[in-house]
Amino acid sequence: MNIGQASAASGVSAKMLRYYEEIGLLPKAARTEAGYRVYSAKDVNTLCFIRRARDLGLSIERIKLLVGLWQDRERSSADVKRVAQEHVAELDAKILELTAMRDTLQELADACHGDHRPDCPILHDLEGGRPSPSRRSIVTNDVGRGEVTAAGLPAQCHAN
Amino acid sequence: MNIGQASAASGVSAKMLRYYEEIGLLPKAARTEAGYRVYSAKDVNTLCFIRRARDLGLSIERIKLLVGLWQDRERSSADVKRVAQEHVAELDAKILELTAMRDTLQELADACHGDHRPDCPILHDLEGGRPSPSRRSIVTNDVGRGEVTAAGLPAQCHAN
DNA sequence: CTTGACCTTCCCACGATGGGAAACCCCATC
DNA sequence: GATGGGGTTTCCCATCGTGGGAAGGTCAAG
Repeated sequence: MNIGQASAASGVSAKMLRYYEEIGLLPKAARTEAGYRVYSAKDVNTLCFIRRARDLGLSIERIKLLVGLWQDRERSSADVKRVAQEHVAELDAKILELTAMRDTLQELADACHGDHRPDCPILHDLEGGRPSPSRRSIVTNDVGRGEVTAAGLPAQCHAN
Repeated sequence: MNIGQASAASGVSAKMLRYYEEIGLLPKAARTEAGYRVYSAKDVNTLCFIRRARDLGLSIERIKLLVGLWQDRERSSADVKRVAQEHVAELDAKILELTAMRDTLQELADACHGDHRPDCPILHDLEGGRPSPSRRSIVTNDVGRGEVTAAGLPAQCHAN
């Protein structure tokens, strides 16, 4: 089985196969005399494992851990669960972040009449206009808020 | 006002200031005789606009559009709104994707007893184990599902 | 033997950001 | 006037995971 077939069978691109090998996620593949990489059904199995893990958004680093645990008969499921839960926590954080952005932006878009006139609450907000009710502090990190940086400068622009 | 002060006043790192100039998001800054970049209060204003847009997750490309509209008195708010809504749509898609991952992984983690024993539904699933109820098709793209790629190969591994 | 499909390695690109080196500039203090 | 510390300049490299493409070798079918 050469790289193209392994790729087709696993759903991982040949490019990624070489990359995974390079970074040590996969062991160095055997080679034919001509230098072609050769894969076994077991290799394809591992590749499928990796692909599914990537589908779940796991980083290469964590996948390395999981593959290690997977191949370790002495593993404790607690270790696996911990890795999974760390990733869930990261996903949760990201989802929260994106949702805050989405909500803010949607709110602004809703307030925009969206016609030929130039007035626009979206631009007004980005410009640093007064936090229209509820905005500010949803998305921005609330550090150092309160004092103005330099005299004469646009007051809404404070270092954060 | 040199780059450090503009950076502090706007909350955009000096590194990013140079980068934004390089890629054309900002006009080339004026220079002192010694070659130091010089920024005006108006420049800082633009920088704040950009920073807030970045806080909302907008791409540089879209921020370019928005800055252009912002500075165009003839703009129509519809154009601004469209840009915002495109971004909301992208955020929604990303949130959906991450949420699907999160839910799947959380489900698997919940099913894992997480003790010293090696048995683990997480690994079992990644291994390509039967789609435990409801899994599969939440996260993976459902293309080409149905037929097995090659004879003798791990059946759960089909090219997608 | 030719042709086309495959494989190899190597380099570059993305997007947005940070790190760091080498060189230069500015200002204050001695 | 010299020295030192902190700012600035440009340039290169790294991230993370992926794709694109070039230049060259290989393999199998016609």
